[in-house]
Amino acid sequence: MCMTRVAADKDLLIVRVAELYYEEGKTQDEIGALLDLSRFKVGRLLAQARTDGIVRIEIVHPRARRLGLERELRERYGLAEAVVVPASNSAEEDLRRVAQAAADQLTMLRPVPRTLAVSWGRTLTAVASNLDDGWARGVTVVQMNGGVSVNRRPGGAAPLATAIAKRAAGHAVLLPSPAILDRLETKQAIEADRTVAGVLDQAANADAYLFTAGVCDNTSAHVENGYLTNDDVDELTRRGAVGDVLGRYVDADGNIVDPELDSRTLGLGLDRLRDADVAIFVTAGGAKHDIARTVVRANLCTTLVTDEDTARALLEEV
Amino acid sequence: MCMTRVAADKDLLIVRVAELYYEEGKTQDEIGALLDLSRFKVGRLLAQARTDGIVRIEIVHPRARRLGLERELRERYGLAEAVVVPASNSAEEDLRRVAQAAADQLTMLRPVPRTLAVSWGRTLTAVASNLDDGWARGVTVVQMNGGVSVNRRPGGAAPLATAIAKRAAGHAVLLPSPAILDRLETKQAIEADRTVAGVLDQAANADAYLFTAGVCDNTSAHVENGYLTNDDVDELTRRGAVGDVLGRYVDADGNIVDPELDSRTLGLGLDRLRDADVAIFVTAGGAKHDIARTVVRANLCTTLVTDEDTARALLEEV
DNA sequence: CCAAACCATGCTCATATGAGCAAATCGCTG
DNA sequence: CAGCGATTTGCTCATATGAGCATGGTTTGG
Repeated sequence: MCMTRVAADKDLLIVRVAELYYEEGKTQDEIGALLDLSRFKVGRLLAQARTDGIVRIEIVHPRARRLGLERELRERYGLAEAVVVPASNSAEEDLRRVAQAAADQLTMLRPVPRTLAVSWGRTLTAVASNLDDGWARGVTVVQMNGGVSVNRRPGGAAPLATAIAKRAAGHAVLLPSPAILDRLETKQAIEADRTVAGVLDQAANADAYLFTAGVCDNTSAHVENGYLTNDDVDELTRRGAVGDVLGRYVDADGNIVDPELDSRTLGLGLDRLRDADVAIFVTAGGAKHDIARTVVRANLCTTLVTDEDTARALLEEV
Repeated sequence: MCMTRVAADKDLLIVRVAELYYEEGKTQDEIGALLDLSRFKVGRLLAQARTDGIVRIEIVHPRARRLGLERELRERYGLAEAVVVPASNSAEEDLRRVAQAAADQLTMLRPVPRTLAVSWGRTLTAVASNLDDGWARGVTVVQMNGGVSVNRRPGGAAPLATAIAKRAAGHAVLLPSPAILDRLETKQAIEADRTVAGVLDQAANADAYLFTAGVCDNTSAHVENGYLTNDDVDELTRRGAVGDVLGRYVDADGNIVDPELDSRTLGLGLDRLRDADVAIFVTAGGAKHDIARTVVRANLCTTLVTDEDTARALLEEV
């Protein structure tokens, strides 16, 4: 009880000092004179106020970041760069912030890439819409895996690459192919096509890569577009798939789950990402925590752009 | 659009600078070097971050106060002292904080009063329970208006005064009388009693006064104890009563609403509060905003102890 | 097209602050 | 109650910071 009393008194003193300092703008000297303390004691109380969390300093802005989490992620996973945006109160806003941060990251990229290879998805579409006109000058944007729809319907792969290129006053190189083919022979035939081979070659030599990952469930765009059935997805899940990267379904360790399916998947392989100098992985939302963990653990990216909750999930446990 | 872009860029810069300064603990010099800005510009951006509210510094502690509101209240109403505690998420906690603050105020009071006159009520009971043992030495605590119950049931006037006195190693002087009498003659007879007259005299010469106010509605302790009927309360309300101070019902301007009723009310008059060197008024909760406004406007207190919401209500409009 | 007001920038200098260290005080234990 | 370790306190000094001012660029109004 006496302990409590003393602790409460100290707390009270800390609170008074903090108020005078932060709210009233008084100097530590003045506070010392006022409360009959030495200037040093005031300074120490203020330091304690911050370590105890009595004084909380927060930066409230949609473009704020969590530098502490970023550092931890870089160290934990050997990333060249990590960008973590603070959690907001809605999943949409989280996606928007992550997309904005990814767009910023792309804009700041030095050296400016001459060729940028991109995958597709809702997340990247959001990134594209947050890119400013003139974010770069004359960047060639190459699609690096098969698209969900060959036509240019908004939200698809082609308009995405086109939008990014247009805003950089560059041009898009599209991959005119589905993501997954029914038969291996078809896939090989398409790959053998001069245009397609050229696109893939350009993608394989890109200066930078920008990609997301998908979850392995039946809301996936692969199911929507008929490349996979619900049964396929269930089977993949049964075999340990946590999601897809460039259309390739992987387990928690980043291994291809179904080599046969994978052989019918058109686009760059995961090794290309692993070997890239700059591979920016963008992800947002709780559903993608597992696949995100796989991507960073398997070293598929050099840069991670995500939200606070995902970052914390990636830093959990051993 | 260009404006927006520029503004957004500036915001972004401010956010980055603020993060490096407040989260990373870098010096303004270092940040300048890092972002290629002069040290001065960094300083200015930091200043703007605070004025814009991008950097928010808050003191989170049950005993924190709102010094800004306190100053405004002092200036607006010519108070010697105002104490405002931050709003919490519950009315009970608000009351607890206000009571704690009032107890602190009483403990800090200099010179220490030899005689302290008190009224009664839920709020003051809370104050008493937040007073530390030994908050003062040998204070005489005098009851200054009639109590709701003559016996010593907890929550009543007598145990309240007794508790405050005991914790100050002093003694209580109780007023053995109801708050409001049925007939004027009875009231005059009681007042004429040697003991009662002595108590009132002591109260009138107290060094400090501690009181609350009540709302004029049928949940009042006066109704509960049968001094007033629901009809009496309705009639008082109809005539403009906003609440009671020391059992005396007043309108928004602090005038006695019903002189006849008032003449049957036993205890010090409001003028005694107005003339006091130290009159501490304690109030918490939205229901009491109106009567609180009346008390401060009518200069019935020198010190106000209340919650943030009440403070804001008192500072609203012209 | 020029002037004038305004704002942003960088400077000097006085002041506020934190790091590191020595002295003092406190609280144990024998 | 002496001795010792641990914590607290106050100091010096180097550094970080903010106020006030002069300068240069930019917008606005004649």
